[in-house]
Amino acid sequence: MSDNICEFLPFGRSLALLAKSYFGAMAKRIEHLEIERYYSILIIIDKSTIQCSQQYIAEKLKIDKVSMVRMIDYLIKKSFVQKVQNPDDRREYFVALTPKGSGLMPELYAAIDEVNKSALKGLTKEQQKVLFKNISTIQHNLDSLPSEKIFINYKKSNKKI
Amino acid sequence: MSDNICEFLPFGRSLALLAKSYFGAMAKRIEHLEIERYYSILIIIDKSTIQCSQQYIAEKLKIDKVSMVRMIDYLIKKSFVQKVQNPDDRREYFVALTPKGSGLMPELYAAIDEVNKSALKGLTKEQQKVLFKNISTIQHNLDSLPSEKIFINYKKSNKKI
DNA sequence: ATCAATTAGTTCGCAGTGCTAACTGTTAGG
DNA sequence: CCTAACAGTTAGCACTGCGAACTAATTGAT
Repeated sequence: MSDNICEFLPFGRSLALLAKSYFGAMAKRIEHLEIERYYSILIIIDKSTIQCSQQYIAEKLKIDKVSMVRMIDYLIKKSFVQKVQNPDDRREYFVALTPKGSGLMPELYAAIDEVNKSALKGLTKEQQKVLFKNISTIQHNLDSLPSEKIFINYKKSNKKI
Repeated sequence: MSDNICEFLPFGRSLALLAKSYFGAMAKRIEHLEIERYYSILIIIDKSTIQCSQQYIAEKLKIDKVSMVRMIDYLIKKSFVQKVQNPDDRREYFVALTPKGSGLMPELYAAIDEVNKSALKGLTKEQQKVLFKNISTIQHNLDSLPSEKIFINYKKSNKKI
């Protein structure tokens, strides 16, 4: 109010705060579901037309393979996914939704739709399209720059397993 | 290429990836400087017209006060800032730039400008203005939603202190 | 004026993620 | 056949978020 210091902050900071708020809203929206994290992994698997190895998922979400192991372990422990060794290349394990995982998806998509709608309220469909295009452009710009590796975390403050 | 799975992901995921890439680029851009983290704190202090308590900075950056202590400790250890007790309320400590900290600012702003320019390449000034306005709208939308607390981290993989 | 409640900041400890490095088992290539 | 590369795993460190308990200082109500 008194001073708009934040305009001077690096652009990435605004995006980070936005992402943080988004995931906070999502966490609230799905708190009645049994999953609280890593639902993007389920979406990757659900929407993919091919079998998903851990490597493949990690690339799509830009998560390192070590963390991916831990996340998959969590999802397996919760019985949302299972691992199946690829018979054609026994180094690989395909991660597949269990019936329980599949059953979760409609509610998950509904939650995402709802939070997206809330987040994008006040923007016309056309404006949203432009926004997505610009985000894609910026991502492409940044991907072509030299960079250091960075990590990013999202976690509910909820401690119970 | 083969399949655009990512379109189905929660909107926040795109933003998170963008922020991650941005900070990666920033880290690379300022690797010749002595600071590698927490430079947003320096900017808050530098641009503020009032004295900045730790509480104030934490609110601006939406960082919890415990983490703020650690970050300020880091900046003090590096001699970029110093703490001065507020004589009018001796619970408070104002965080102020040292000469060394002030000396860093021009290069920091130059780095941010450069990364911003690279990131926003291909967007006209007008498009950028619209983008910023939309981001602000979305932030406002999300702030008005119920949410769980979430944390978000950015760190260089560099281990040396 | 006194004492409880609040506030700014600190410390401790746990949970979660990124990363490096070292490891297993498997496959591909020379 | 044998080395190199690859998918995945494990161990361990660094860092952040957060709850909780704490100190010192201030505020507020009686």
